[in-house]
Amino acid sequence: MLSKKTKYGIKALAFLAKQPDKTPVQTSEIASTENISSKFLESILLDLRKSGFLGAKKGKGGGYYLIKRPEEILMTSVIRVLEGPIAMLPCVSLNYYEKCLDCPDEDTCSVHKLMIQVRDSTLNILGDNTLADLT
Amino acid sequence: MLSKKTKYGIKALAFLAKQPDKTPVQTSEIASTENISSKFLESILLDLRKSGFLGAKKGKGGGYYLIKRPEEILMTSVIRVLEGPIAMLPCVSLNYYEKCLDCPDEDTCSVHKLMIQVRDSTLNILGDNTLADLT
DNA sequence: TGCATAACCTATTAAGCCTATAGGTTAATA
DNA sequence: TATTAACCTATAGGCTTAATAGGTTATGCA
Repeated sequence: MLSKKTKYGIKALAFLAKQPDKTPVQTSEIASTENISSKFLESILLDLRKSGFLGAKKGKGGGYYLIKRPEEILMTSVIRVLEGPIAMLPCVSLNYYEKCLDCPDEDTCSVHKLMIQVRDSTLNILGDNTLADLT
Repeated sequence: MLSKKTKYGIKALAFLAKQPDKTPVQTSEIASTENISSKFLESILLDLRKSGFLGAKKGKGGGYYLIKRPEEILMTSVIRVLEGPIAMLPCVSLNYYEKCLDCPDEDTCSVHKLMIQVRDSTLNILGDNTLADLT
């Protein structure tokens, strides 16, 4: 299950993608329209800015804005930044790989192959969708 | 990410599926071969017995055994019992549905449709695999 | 009958994470 | 210079996970 952080983050990005122009939108505006705790969203948007998804402008008329075009932002990269691994097990994660302590050999592990299949099918979908596809 | 409980549970079921006959296998034997804490596994196997996957026999020569044939046990049902929802969000879960508090309307939610796609592709894979496929 | 065995059951723990809040600092605008 | 809104740090409460402890019940066997 995705954390609320991830869900909120995606919704905020989708909100920004829907904006007609690139003028900054304030945290509070996104928070109120999307029913998210303003302070919580603040930390999420900060994360997204540090990860290179968003730009920010301080002071009056400030806020956050998308740096790239929505069609260029893959959902895989969004989720990886907000949530972490997409795979169901660390031992099949491409970006957050970790060896299983209980598994002497991954090739003979009964769960391994199945989880690779699940990972790949999920990756196919998330890699085919961008922010522009979230209408 | 799947919990260790789920992972251990699957490995234990796969272990039992590999047994040539239906004679009971003790918790301790599964635990040591699969490198799982014996006590922890005990509670997992108890769960699986109560869910109807396993039968148990007490006393000497006792242990757990599969009730159904491995080919009859879908991975979807295993994961739903051990982990809970398969979907990435409660609002797209078939078996553990929950309405999102922040969403006034699911049809207009930006994340909803994407997560349904992910759910369905995952379900396709897990529904096509049974315990017998975990070699 | 009595002992050994292994499942069964309840409770509890320690650690870690998630969600959210509080309060102050910095930079930009008017 | 005042206002605004992002930026930063810390922290708290609640929940979940993973695991442990210790005792109870039922079964097989001598």
